[in-house]
Amino acid sequence: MSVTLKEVAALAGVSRSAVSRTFTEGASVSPKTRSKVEKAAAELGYSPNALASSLTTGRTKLIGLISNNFHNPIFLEVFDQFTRALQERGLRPLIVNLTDETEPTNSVRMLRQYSVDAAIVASSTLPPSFAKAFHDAGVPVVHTFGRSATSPEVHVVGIDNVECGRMAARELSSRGYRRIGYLGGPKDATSAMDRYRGFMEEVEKHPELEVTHCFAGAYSFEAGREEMLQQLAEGPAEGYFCGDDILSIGALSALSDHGLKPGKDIGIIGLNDMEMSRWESVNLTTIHQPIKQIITASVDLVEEMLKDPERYPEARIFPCRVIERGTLRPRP
Amino acid sequence: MSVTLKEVAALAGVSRSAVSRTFTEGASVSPKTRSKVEKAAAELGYSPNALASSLTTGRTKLIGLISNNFHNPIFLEVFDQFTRALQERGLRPLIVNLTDETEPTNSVRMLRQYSVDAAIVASSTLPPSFAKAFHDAGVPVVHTFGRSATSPEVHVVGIDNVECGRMAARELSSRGYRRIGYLGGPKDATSAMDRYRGFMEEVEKHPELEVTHCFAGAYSFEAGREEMLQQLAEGPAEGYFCGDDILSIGALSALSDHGLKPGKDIGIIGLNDMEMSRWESVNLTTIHQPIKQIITASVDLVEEMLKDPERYPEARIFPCRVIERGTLRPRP
DNA sequence: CACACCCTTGCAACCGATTGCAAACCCGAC
DNA sequence: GTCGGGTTTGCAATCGGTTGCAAGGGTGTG
Repeated sequence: MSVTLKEVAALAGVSRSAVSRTFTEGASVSPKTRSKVEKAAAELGYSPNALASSLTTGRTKLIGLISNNFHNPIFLEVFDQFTRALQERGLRPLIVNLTDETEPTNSVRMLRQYSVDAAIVASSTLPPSFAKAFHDAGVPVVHTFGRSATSPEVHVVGIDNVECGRMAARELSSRGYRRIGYLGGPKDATSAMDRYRGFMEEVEKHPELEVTHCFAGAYSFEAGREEMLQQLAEGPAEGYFCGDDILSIGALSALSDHGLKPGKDIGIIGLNDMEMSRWESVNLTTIHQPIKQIITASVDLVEEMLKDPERYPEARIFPCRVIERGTLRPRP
Repeated sequence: MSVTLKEVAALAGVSRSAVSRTFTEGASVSPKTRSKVEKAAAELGYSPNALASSLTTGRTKLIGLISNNFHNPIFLEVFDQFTRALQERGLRPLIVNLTDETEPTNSVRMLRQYSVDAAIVASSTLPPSFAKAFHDAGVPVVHTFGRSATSPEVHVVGIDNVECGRMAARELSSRGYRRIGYLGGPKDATSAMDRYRGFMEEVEKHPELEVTHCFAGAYSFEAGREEMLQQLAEGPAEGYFCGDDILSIGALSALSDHGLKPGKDIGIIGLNDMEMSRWESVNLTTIHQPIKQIITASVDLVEEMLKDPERYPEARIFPCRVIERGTLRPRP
């Protein structure tokens, strides 16, 4: 079916090596043969078989992109950015949808079968050990949105979730909320726990604050809504830090059920600043997570690992900031 | 780095062929050698290199998944379903993000370089000619969400957009809306045009109807909002068929700006029935598109093409139905 | 016990490329 | 015209597998 090196060589009247060399950067070919080859290649519509060459070069330019988060709208943005960033650098994303699994074994095996050059684990709900499994199998890996502190074996890119927790608590407190709550993501997500920890740390510095907390079953609209309905039934706090924008939006929906106005009756601050949070009907006050920078840094790191697979692991942590919109009462 | 056939053969004390055969379905190996090989393989942690074997077999199990729609939340569901459906059948999605491009040339070349077994073009905003480019390059292709009528050269899976247009018009008319409008997707999307055509066809059967139409710049929240604001400025119709749920949600946002209640002051019916449309705060009346069936059928078709690449092209069209929620006035 | 037959096995060629090495070439200088 | 230098080129081995073919081994039958 497809045209091979050999046919091009035959047509151009040169050896196969010559053809190979015209298609590899920096190989020595005379302008004359190069043009002969290029002409023949164009005529036959030849383009080199990336997989065959990967056999000898050991590079496939395939990057495994692993996630379990196909229900949070923020991940559309994440996939968009990742696929574009990889493409721009000539890398190809090979997607693994982990939704039904929590074990790394299968994905590791599969990605090794396809000889991916590296893997990106894009999830804050997977433990550091998950990413480490790739590392242990000899697959360079970066854990995007991962927890940095306890996983020095793997590159991590993301935010300081503990600091975000503190930031949220400070924000609520500075606006005069006294009874505040944390409505976090799933308990087994490092992001949910770290944000919780930071939140509590800050609370302890303010003896006037009263605090409650709960954890949703997932980073999803339904889970956020559910949890807030529960809170409302039990008697809610005055202001909440929801561990994620989609949880916040679920919570807002619960408030609206009860005829409560966010920002007036009850305060909500989210985290992510996803596209939807800017919609007029949502208008969510939230902590901005610099997705674009995080993803660019992740792909940068991938590229650097391609050059030096033994690269010493590193954490790249980006600062977040509060985006003021309409779901918290104004500062006094 | 990784373990090869040869090493396993050496350890097991058999030939390379024997090892290869134990790992290929239906090859003749005695139970005795099989177990020797399996033991050796387990000991070394061997798993076969999929790319190397693709060289001789001509099969990579790689499927190109091409889309340009990374801003419509419905695509999270689409990606989720696609990646899972492919995985379940042992196929691997290789993603192409087309956002910055409309030309097939690059993606075709790239996917051929990686010897994908087939490609799925998942977009209603790409022309049939786009999918055809893959076909012409010898890559089996199915166009999901494509237009069936005029592209007999390529497999198409989706819905009857013309019929959906009619259905929407009927729905509006049957609820007593007299001045109705079509707020469609981008003019160059076949889906937008087909829905328009059906809408108008139906309108012509009802002389009492007055109709307006407009096309948004994209299938996006902002575009929908924008277009509806425009409509409101010019004097709106009583009920609208928005060509897509995300356009509808944008339009709802515009209504809310003007203090208008959907379903009371102005009717809106969307198309897709995406997760978000079920949210209490959205509660969008819409035409359900059976995404899951469409995607399963697409992957079925891919599998069948793997068996018979010359398979005669076929359109698989799924019926849609109206889901009644809160954004149209009740039937009289 | 001999024979025929089928199942296993290893050899070796091949898939489509890359690359070290040595031979061939080109050019200018002497 | 010859020689020395660097550049271009082709040969052949290699990457990690698969597979047609023929030889080898085992079984059952007469």
